[in-house]
Amino acid sequence: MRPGRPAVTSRGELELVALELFAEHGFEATTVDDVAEAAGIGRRTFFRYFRSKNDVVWGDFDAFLEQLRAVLAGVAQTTSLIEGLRGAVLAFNALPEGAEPQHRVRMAMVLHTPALQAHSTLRYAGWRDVVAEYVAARTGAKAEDFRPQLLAHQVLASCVAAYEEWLAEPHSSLPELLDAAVCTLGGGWDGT
Amino acid sequence: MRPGRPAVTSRGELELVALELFAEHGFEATTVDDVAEAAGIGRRTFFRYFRSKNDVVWGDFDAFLEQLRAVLAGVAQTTSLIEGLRGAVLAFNALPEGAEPQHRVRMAMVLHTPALQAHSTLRYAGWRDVVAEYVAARTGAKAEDFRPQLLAHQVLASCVAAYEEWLAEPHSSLPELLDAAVCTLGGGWDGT
DNA sequence: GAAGGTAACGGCACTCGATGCCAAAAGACA
DNA sequence: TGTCTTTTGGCATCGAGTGCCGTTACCTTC
Repeated sequence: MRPGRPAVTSRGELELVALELFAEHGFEATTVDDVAEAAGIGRRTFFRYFRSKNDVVWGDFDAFLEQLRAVLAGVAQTTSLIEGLRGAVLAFNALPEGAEPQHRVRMAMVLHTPALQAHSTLRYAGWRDVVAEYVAARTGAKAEDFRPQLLAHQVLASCVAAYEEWLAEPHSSLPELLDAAVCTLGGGWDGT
Repeated sequence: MRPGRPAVTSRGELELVALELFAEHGFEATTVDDVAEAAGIGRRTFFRYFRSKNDVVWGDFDAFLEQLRAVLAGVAQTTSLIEGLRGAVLAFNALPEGAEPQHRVRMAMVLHTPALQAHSTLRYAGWRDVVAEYVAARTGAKAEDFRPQLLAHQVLASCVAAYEEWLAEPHSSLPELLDAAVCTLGGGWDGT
């Protein structure tokens, strides 16, 4: 086994404890001390598991990005640029059976809490880069070039708008909204 | 004259002092105490002029939004939906002669400083609402509806992408980039 | 089973942004 | 001169985030 003192908890476990508190008392009303105490760890230790309090709600986002990158890399060349994006977006927002209520709570928190709304912007940059990379590969450009970055921004914006509509309408369908949102981009990008 | 103790400075003056310090030492390395001291006011007073340190870089954004709203409200019915947006975006990002260097510095700070990047998201919401209001009025929907919000998100995303490209390319033209960016949205929204 | 290595833990002190409270300052007006 | 009004700014406090460092706990090696 690995030497050294064993970790007293895990990122996932800590995340569970934190999200529970956030859901119960609200994100802003919950302090890091509250979370640490509830998890039975020191406040200082919390910051070894998460870089910030904001980071908790995004879970293991990097792993998610890796998956997204892999799926986009595997899109058939016969599929159109936008169609590939649409497929990837839908695939990655398809929820396991029964997971919808929790996902609603989490995303409502992310999109309706100012601190998280602001912080998410930083995460979105990573997401956009993955998309831009795909667009670049498909169009023979570099990921930092204008067109890939532009389309990445637009696709992300469409997804966020879809999520907000989904949250605002209790009986709406997330896949349908995402689909509709991304499809509006088709026109200007069909040639590419 | 108005009764009461006269204000010792003004929002605009304070903004100038702060931006100078930010430009010189960087946004993050400059503390609110630094700004207050340089402006000759108490730290507590700073927070009466600006809700947060982040707020300084956006100046009087609300006034800007009011202007944008007015311009969009005056767009001729014969102009297409997207065309109206394009015109408004270009009009409001047209810089007075010689103002480009400063604008570059300010926007680079906004878009490349994580704290400001995140904070800007909160300001963008107001901007999007103005656009959504216009789209709603033109299409007979409500501003909170899906389509107006979606288009608002997409237009904003396009503008941000254009700004980023502008900052990355020292000799690029902001109007041209904004124009190109917004135009890519035309396709999917031509019918509306 | 004692010694040493190693990695996580967590307390402490500190910085910085942000806010509430309140007394002092400073000008207007009667 | 006294009162009213408004800004000011010091003080205390909170909460997020970080550096430092001794402690804890488990491993391996002798």
